[in-house]
Amino acid sequence: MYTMKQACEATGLSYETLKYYCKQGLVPNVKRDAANRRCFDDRDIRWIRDLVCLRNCGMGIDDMKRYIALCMQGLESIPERQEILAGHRAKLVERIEELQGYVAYIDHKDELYRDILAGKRPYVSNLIDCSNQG
Amino acid sequence: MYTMKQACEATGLSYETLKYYCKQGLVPNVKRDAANRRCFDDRDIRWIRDLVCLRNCGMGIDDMKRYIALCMQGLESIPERQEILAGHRAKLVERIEELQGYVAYIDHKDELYRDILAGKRPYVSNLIDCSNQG
DNA sequence: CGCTTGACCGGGAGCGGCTCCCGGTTTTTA
DNA sequence: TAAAAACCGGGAGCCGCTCCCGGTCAAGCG
Repeated sequence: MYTMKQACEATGLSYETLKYYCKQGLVPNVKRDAANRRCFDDRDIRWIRDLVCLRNCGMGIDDMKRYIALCMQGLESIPERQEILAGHRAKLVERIEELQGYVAYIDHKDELYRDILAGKRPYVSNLIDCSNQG
Repeated sequence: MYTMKQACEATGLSYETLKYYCKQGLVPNVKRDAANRRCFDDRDIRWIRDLVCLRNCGMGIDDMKRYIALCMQGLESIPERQEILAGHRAKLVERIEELQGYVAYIDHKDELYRDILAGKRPYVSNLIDCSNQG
């Protein structure tokens, strides 16, 4: 049995976040002790760790609820689950490419700044001196 | 001269977002016509495009304000600007790596599901059947 | 035995960066 | 000339937390 604190340590969630997930009904049937404090068992901990995986995949709370419902239907819902995950995968890949573009932008900007400091380029005051906005 | 709508088209921002940036004081000294509607000139458009670059680099509104202030100080603030951008670059790279990990996780999960459907693995009901949870 | 400390409770407010909605004004179009 | 579109300022709502509140209970200490 785990207290809130132990469950946080075991799952990597903050106290507030775990409480929030409980409030949202993402962790069903949590037992309580005589003092109304939550008692998590190993199954709950595994469940919460799964929630963290879903969140990491980019799922929002409502999507997580839907996914959980699918999982509880059993094996037949696997294809649908695969579809959902594939959708999130695509979004992740898209986002990665976007971020890589921004890294490239910063690198370009840094080069520009270096050239200006080295006197190889005139300094044109224009906020961040974007010459590659296009 | 650009109306709000034209400025949105020219910068890729939504009407609401551009209005929000104006409200936040990120677009200084915007002119108004007789009917109190904003009139953007080319310089404003370039400025707004710069704001979009900063946002894409991962900056929050307050950081953008600070960065803008630095830019207005002129050439001498370039090293400080480079530092700030380097910090955001590092964050971007970190985030990219994180997201790549989640993609790998989904791929692993998909393989698991495929094995289950192919009968190569037993189906163990455990939310998303994580067997790779650290 | 009391007392402090600390974990915990439910409920609610705050956050950032938008996004949506409101009622009202002006401008453009048919 | 009337309807549609763009715009205005101000304010509420969104999401996924995070922080704060006043109160309860339990363990550890002297």
